[in-house]
Amino acid sequence: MTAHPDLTRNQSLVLHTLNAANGSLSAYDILDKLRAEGLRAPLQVYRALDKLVEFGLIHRLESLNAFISCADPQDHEAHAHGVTAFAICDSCGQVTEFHDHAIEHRLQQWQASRSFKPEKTTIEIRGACSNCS
Amino acid sequence: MTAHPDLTRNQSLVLHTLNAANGSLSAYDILDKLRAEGLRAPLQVYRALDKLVEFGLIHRLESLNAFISCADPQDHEAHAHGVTAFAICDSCGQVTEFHDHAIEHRLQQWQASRSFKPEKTTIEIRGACSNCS
DNA sequence: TTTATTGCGTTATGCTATAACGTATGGCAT
DNA sequence: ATGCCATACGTTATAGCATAACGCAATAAA
Repeated sequence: MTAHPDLTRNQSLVLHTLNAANGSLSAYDILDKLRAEGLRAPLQVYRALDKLVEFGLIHRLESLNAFISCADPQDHEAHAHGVTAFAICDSCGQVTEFHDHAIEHRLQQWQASRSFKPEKTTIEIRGACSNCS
Repeated sequence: MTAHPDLTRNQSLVLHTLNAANGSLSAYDILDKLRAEGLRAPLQVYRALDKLVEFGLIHRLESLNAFISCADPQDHEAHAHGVTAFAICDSCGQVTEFHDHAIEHRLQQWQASRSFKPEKTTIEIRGACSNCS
């Protein structure tokens, strides 16, 4: 919630739009919401999104081609190099972010056994949340 | 779970193209390779891909928007409801499919604790394989 | 002052995926 | 056989996601 001191105007607009959203938003969803603020082109949004992902303030959901604000950006340092998992309800759109050290450890074991150097790990569960089943 | 029916011509063409490929292919990659066989439209490929995924003969890689043939389609029954994980080398494109029961169990625990009903789980590690690092 | 970096805005383009229409075929109950 | 249904097919058009390439502006560093 505390504004990142280094954010540009476009980055702030995009971050606040994602913070205000209930679930995830596509880049074009964001663009549509920000036309009133003067944004006109997809690149203005994509460039901001790239930076916000880099800062650890938002996540990209690969299976949705969409973006969501980080559940706990203050904790960024703590799990900056950790694995973030998501449970995504296909009915209501609710996205729950979680971290599981056991899973992370198991993945590290596999990577070590294959000398695979991980850059980014995606874990996404699509399904129905408790409210929707 | 019953055995999948015989493949149609389009389905066979798409499956054989993926089997012959070294790594993953996008739908449009496949279309380009099959123009010589008479395929002309994306939908012809996408419809075949949908069925092949349904039959468990291929996988969709969410972080690449691409498809790859299943490493062990004979084993379909054994892990039809299991979780498949992928390690994807961003340098050479090699994709390694693996299964880890401990990770699967841990995800099941999380899902049970939240009453979340999973439909499809994506685990993809992007990085550099041993040959490329 | 000069140079390098970063962000911005714009136009154009490319890649990924599906909607909607009509046609054809094969199974099967009547 | 007739009618019905389910599935696959081919085509055109469109929707949705993402980046290339250009030039300009502001700022920081040498």
